Amino acid sequence: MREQTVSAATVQTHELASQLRVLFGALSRRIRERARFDGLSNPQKAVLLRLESEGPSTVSALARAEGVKPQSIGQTVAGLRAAGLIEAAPDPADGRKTLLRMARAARQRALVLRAAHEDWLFGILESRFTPQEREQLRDALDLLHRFIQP
Amino acid sequence: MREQTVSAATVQTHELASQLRVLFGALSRRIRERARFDGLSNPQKAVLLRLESEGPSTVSALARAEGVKPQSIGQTVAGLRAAGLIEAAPDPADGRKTLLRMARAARQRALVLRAAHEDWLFGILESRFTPQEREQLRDALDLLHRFIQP
DNA sequence: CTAATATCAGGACAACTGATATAT
DNA sequence: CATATATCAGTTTTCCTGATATTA
Repeated sequence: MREQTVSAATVQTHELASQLRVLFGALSRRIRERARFDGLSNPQKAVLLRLESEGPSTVSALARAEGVKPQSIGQTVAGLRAAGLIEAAPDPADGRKTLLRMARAARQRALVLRAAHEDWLFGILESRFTPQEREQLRDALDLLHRFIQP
Repeated sequence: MREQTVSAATVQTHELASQLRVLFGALSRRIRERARFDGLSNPQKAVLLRLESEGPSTVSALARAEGVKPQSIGQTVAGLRAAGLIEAAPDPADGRKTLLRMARAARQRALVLRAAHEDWLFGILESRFTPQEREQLRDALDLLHRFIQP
């Protein structure tokens, strides 16, 4: 009686899938647990750093950039506004939009975050990777993006 | 008045950090939204597939393998037991342990999950990657693991 | 007595859906 | 009228912490 044939390659792919499953899960949790430090949630840090590097934006634009619904960024932004880290003003050119920009206090906060390498991902990239490995990582981005493509 | 010096390499690393931030976030969400299909949550699928490939286990061992707390797997397992997909029996050799194994119904369920390529990660690995690219991905695992190391 | 295992109870985080108001 | 933007309210998912009982 013959065993059902399962190629070695298929078995290896299942193993890879399993490793990726654990890796991706661990990544989410690791990222989430970073949130407790420096008093800002991860979405808040992401928004703050994005406003710093790309300038003023809107709820909808931020949502598109982060790949989430506007309502989700809305909550994030509400927290940042309450903390006085970002300021909102109506867009003179389009009355539907509310332009969001970093407040002065936040600029310093972002500088500190970066200078002290408190930005978790940046810190790891600097401390645990050689320039060449960062290059490898950049190359792997294309592959990883296939997991989130529609 | 001189500009403050920020090397091009540092700017590139910040960009890489930002891309990774978005990628990792999108990955978590993509994985989460897969849960709605085939009636099992992701943790449930992970546990089921692990019990299938590695045989009977315990709550604590599963928690270690998945990198979460035993209480988290406990909830997952409770759901699977309620659905009749796994069975529990006291370990004769160690009274503290409860051995978990797939129920008969679940074996078929897992077979179906796999045969039909309903396992999301496996499906993507098979359909969107060449064998050579899967090899590249395996190589990148080492790099990615650095993000979750203590 | 200390360590490991399992489980109960409650809470936090970050996304979601649906509905609504306003401006283009 | 159809589309885009912002926001209110409530829900879901998945993990967490803390406490407790049992066995090694």
